Amino acid sequence: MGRSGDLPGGLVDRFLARDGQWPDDTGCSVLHVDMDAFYASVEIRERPELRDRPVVVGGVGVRGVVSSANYIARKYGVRSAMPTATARRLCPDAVYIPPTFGLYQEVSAGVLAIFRSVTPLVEPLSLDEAFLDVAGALRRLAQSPAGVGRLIRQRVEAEHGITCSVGVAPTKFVAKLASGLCKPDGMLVVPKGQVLDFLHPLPVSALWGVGKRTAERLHDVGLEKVADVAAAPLPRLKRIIGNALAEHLHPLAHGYDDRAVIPESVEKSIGAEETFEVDHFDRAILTRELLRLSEKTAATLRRRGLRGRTVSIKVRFADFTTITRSKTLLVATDVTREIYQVASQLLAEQTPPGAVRLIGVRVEQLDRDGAEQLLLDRPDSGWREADQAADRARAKFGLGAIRPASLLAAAPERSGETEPKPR
DNA sequence: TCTGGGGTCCTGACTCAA
DNA sequence: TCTGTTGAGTCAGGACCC
Repeated sequence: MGRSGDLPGGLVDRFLARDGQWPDDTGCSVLHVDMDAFYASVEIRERPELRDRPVVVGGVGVRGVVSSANYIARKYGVRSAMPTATARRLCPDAVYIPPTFGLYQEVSAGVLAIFRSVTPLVEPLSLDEAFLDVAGALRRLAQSPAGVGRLIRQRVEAEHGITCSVGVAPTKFVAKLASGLCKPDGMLVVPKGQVLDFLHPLPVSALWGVGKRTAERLHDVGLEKVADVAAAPLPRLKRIIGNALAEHLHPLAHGYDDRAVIPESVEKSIGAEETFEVDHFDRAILTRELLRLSEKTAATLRRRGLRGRTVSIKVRFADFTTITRSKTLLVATDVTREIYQVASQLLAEQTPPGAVRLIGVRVEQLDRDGAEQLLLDRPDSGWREADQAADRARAKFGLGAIRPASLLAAAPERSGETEPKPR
């Protein structure tokens, strides 16, 4: 949550929960719970001797970036998404740890179980944060919303040894902002009648969907605060930032956000990508990498019972220009060979030569596995069964048990193996 | 700073069919 | 038969989020 840095002073104090006291939380049924420096906190929990040291979790290769830094490291200016090389310059004494996603997934599952013991209406956003709608749980727990928030914070710390911050508000957007502003280890309650007092002094970058570019565009026309966006006529806003974004931001700036907490989410695409340690011109190396990424993507699809119709590749060149090329198939697939064939064809026929630093494969237009289309000449016959057999072997004997022969050659140097982040 | 990886959503250009 | 319109689908790129 990098948005709390540009806060007007005093705003947080007014809404902060302290010593079991908090502002009026009537009607504030949405909680946003966000783990504090999640990956770093989990690593410190495993190695308590690091508790008083700066700890940075992230890619440790030459092109790695910071995924998470504890608050001691942040005092030196280390931030997530910063190149690890920069972090090392700012804080050479920190302990640098490559991420262990399996461990974070385990802790995340435990924390989600706590949330679900409170309410079934839990919407995870990532491994380390979730929305909860607690309206239906208040009577059973004999608590107000902020009381539920306090309960959750106590249980997460007692059962998992890490802290979290909680935003309590009438809407998702305000709850999310609130949790970001009381970090670390805090709780902030925005009363129903004071949402605009809370929102309007904030910078436009606080609005969900306003990143660097959009903030620049708004600043260019003199819109600095959320209050300025609220006061701007919608047609003017549309001219500045486009229809969809204006229609999204204008209500938010007025404190309106009627999105419900939705427990289940439907995935729209699955993919994998890899940044090389050194740039590669050699098409043979790039093609071999596409096979590895196709295999990884297809395995994820099969594991989640999904198939996709559109295969796309992403190529980032040495100068950071990035192109994507895609092709839509007649029939959805989760077969490694089919995905690889399309991906390698897109690379060979539609990608200009040059030094490549990143390559990726993605499958879109996903369907549930059961929605099988009846095509007599379904092209994957045989290969799908082979993939499934390989999946079973990998599950039993490990990831390296079965590999396409062309992957047995030396792999190019990559900036560090990472697992996809489950959502 | 010199820029990872897994995603979502939007926009505009283009094609094709009715 | 030709032309213009419209809407759906595809494709590519960009911005944003965690």
